[in-house]
Amino acid sequence: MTTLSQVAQRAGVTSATVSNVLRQRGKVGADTRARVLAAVEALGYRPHLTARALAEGRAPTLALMVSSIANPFYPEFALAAEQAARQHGRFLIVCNTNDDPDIGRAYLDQIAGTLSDGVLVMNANICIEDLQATARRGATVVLGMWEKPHQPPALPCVAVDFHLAGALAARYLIALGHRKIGVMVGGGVCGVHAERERGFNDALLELGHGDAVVHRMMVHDSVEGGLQGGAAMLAAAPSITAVFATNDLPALGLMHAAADLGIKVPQQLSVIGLTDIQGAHQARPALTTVAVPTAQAAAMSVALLLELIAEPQSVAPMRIAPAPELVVRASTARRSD
Amino acid sequence: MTTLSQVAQRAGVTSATVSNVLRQRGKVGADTRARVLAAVEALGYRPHLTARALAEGRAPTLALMVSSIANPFYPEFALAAEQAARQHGRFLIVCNTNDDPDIGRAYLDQIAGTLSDGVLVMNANICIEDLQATARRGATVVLGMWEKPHQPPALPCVAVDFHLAGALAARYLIALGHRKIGVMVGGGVCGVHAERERGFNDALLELGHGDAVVHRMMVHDSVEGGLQGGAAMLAAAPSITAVFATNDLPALGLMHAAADLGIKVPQQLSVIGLTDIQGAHQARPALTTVAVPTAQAAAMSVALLLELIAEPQSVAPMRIAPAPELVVRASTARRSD
DNA sequence: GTGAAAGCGCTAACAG
DNA sequence: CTGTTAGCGCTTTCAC
Repeated sequence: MTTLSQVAQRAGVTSATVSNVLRQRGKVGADTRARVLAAVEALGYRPHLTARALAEGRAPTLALMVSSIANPFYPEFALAAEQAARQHGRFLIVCNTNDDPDIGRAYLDQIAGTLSDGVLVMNANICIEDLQATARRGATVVLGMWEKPHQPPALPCVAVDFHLAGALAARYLIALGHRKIGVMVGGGVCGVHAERERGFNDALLELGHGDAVVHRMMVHDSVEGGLQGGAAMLAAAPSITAVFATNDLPALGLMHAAADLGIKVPQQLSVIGLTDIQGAHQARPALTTVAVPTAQAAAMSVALLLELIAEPQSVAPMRIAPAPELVVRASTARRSD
Repeated sequence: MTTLSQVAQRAGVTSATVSNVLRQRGKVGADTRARVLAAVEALGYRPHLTARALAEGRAPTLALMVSSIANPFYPEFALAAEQAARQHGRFLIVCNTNDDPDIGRAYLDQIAGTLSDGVLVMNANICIEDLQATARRGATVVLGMWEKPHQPPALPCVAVDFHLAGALAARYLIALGHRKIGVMVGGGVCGVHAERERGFNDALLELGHGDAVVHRMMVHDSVEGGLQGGAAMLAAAPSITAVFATNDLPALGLMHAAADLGIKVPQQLSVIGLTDIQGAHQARPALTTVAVPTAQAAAMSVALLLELIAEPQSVAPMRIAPAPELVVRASTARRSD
């Protein structure tokens, strides 16, 4: 490892000067600068980020807390977050809480404010109290994807209008003529998708079809959950012609359940999901869904986090991500029965 | 932020003593310890990881370099790696290179040896020279999943026998009676899967069916690649009864291509992949594949990395992960034509 | 322009 | 058992 002072020594200057040329700060003579740069080059010097962070009184990383990076929704968010962070000279630490509040708390205790000065929180089943305690200790916390723009949370956040997302799904299904609809609410350890369902139901009411939902069930928020729940739903309510799943994963599972039962999607059954994960357009039939602006929300969250770190006061604590959008693919069709 | 010396002051001792009680080091009197702990509690003290790392002369994180965390293969690896790292008190930084050697180099230059003392490298299209330069600068580098156990690389690694993986696929297809086989080699920016194909071909030769491959093509290593390539292959070589894809993603794409053409899998066409990503068993039909020990390799890589950091010399530079295993699901069947 | 010095928060000898 | 003393590598005033 080469240190600043080694470079300084070789260049015949002091480490302060080397620091100055490296960070284009202060005035340095042209020849001195040249000598310094030559020494840097010759020694292969690289600044020690840990030391720099300590001296600057800031942490070099941002932390991303998710329940599990293996959940297909998060990698897209993480990718965008990491790229945004890197553009600002920060690195991204991923923290998998496994939906265990203790792990979440342990993470916050350890890295918030010391290794990471900013924490980006996704659904990770972390107690809001823990987050607030973390914020009180001086770390900056941002909720990466808050589901209720009309109901600001206690912490800074980037909000996505999931109520609208649900409504878009409802309007589309109604427009296609569906009047007997099943709803699969992804829940499980991640908590329920209440706002999405509310948006769906509200839109139905507005359209005068408040009675269109003939079957509703909670399922685990996964392909498996949708598969099992879907099989049960299709058996229990054979009259339904369309299903809205509050998440793509269960929607995909439902399509499998339909396939297993010989029910043709979309001819006999329309399926619409919500989120638009990668797997959605790769499925067969490709899943119609309401796309949520994952990457944008990630980038906005990082930006918000960094602004809050820089100027804790003068920043509005909530930003609204672009509106969700209906993405029509092949899993939905006009009611034909 | 509370610092050690604040705690010390409140407890009426010196910071060294506080440090000692916190890290169970040295001998501390019971009453002193109690007072210190009380102060820690009262002040809500949390050790500053950055400062600690600097003082200890080590970096607090491990870096995971991947081409893109959004590629479905990596999150599983990343999850296991992060958990292993955390058990050893380290945090995991994810570095997406986007297969750009410049980004890879920039990452290595910045964090290796300063923020991360260990670097875990997956296929990320990083020049081996850059990695070696990094190692020479003092950082520890481990290749997370080396494909050729019989050909140790220039850097420490965890090897997975992909030659065997390919062979398992070949044996199974032959056992099912297939004699006209297509091979889809995932390539694209990630580089080709040469070893997998070699294993497949070698096994075919061994079994006396060296001529079974009637069509071979390179495709982009993605669902899209498999979809496009698959359509082309099925059009060009309608006689094939089975396809081996060197990765699950193209295999999944191929199944879609077959579905689009009305070709029934597995009745008319058997498809076998390699890796066993999450999506494989969620597909319809569920994909038969050769499972690679992703999570184990991740855990082993982290262990190797940490041992190398602790004792650079005395550690064997290559470890072999558990052997790949055939996972029979629903996309393959006995040849029936 | 450049250097000297203090300090970020913590650890690690070594003294006492 | 506990305190003193040096740093870790870097940044940042403030003199010169």
